[in-house]
Amino acid sequence: MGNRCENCIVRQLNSLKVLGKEELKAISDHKITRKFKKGESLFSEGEKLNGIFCVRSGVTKLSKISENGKGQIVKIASKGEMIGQRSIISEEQTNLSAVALDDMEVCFIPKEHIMKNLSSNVEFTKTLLKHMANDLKHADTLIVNMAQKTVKQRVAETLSYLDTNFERDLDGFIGVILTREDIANLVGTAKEACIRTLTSLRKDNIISTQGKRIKIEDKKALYNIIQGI
Amino acid sequence: MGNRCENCIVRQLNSLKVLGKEELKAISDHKITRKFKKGESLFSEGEKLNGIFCVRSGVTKLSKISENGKGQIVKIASKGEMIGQRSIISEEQTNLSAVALDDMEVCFIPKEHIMKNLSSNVEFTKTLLKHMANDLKHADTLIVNMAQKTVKQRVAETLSYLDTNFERDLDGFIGVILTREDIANLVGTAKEACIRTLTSLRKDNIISTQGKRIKIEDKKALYNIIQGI
DNA sequence: CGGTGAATTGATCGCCTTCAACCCTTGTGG
DNA sequence: CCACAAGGGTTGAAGGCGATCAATTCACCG
Repeated sequence: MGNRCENCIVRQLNSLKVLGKEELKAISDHKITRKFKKGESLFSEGEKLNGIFCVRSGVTKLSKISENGKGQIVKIASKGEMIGQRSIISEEQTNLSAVALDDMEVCFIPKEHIMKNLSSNVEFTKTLLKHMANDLKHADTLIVNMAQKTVKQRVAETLSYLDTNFERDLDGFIGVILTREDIANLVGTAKEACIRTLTSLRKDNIISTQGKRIKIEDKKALYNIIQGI
Repeated sequence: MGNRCENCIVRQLNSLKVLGKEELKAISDHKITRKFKKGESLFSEGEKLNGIFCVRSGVTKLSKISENGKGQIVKIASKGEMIGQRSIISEEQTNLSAVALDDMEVCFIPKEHIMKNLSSNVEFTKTLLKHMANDLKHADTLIVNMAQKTVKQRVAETLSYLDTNFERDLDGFIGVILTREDIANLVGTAKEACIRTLTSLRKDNIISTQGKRIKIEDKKALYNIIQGI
């Protein structure tokens, strides 16, 4: 392995950054680095996790399947984000599934080492708490959007979210590559409705596309759509 | 006044239960007991809170107003629940509004005393974390429901939620009294659609109503509706 | 170059929103 | 005590948005 958490850059991005030298060393000694190919599942809804994942590279979607078989993507996680924390903290099975959208490299940190810090390092617990408070705020906003906004507004909102929260590639396209179906699952609509909306946005020169890649051309117009103007 | 946190029963229901004698005393000495009449606002979206509220009696709705002016109720909080924690933890303005649905009695605990325990008592922080993890799970489920279920399913789900999570009155009616509009805002639909659904449930003898009060008559049938059977 | 899966477009149907009218309850002032 | 406003509840009808099914094109991969 050789990769030490102490030297890992992604650590700067998440709750692990508040850990002390000794604590990090303990984690680093027990972590397992794993690779997932595009489309592979990190874990599935209802599974019992034995630890949490820290994303080193690549992107994953966290989704939930409802009775009718359709999936709803609740969050996209990329470099530096930790996933699985919620179920470890609640000490229950996961309520979400995670699937790699890219080839990914993740570090698996066994539960015990998280729990230990959870009980001994207030700063760590506090940081986790803040992260979760933020996730919750985001979730609340999403609930309102789902309930009250049109598909067009939600598509616009989703594109804006992807554009601002994930790195863009050299040509200015959104860096996360999603199928139209994934976008639909993120928006919470049918694939066709999502496609039709993208087509109309393209016609109005608000976005441009190239295969699956999407680039936002007119950010202002996009905001107006989100606001329902 | 005169009421000491140490002796307060509602404390058993929330995160404060893990605090030690001294810590509780400090909080009790600085808390302010306030009353709100039905319809009064505890705080509004965007406001900066200086502490958190602990509900002693009564019920409150936590909602969010979207640009189009319609409200979405995200959570109903009753005896023993603490509200405002999220924004205190994130150290930012609230993302929700709280309005009393009943006459209420709440204790206001100044921020400093929460923050102090957050930094010194890991157990307290951990308990808060667990509560928030639970809220987050609940929110994720709600997102999926909003996105994928019909109004009828959501109404059924909401009724089931209210019935199981809040005390029933002597006649077996759901103890929380909501206007039809509030229920609609909880379900995420228009008032009329909500009413029509309730009417149809009444016709099928799945629920009965008496003024605003609602009683669930056939729990099994309700579950079937939720499942989409 | 065929084949497989994704993207796109068309057409239909039904749920839900919206507007409008009316009823019912509650509370308030004369 | 009554009348009347005021707000919530209920029902009707019209119209649109989005889901669904079907057919076609497109892109990529062996």
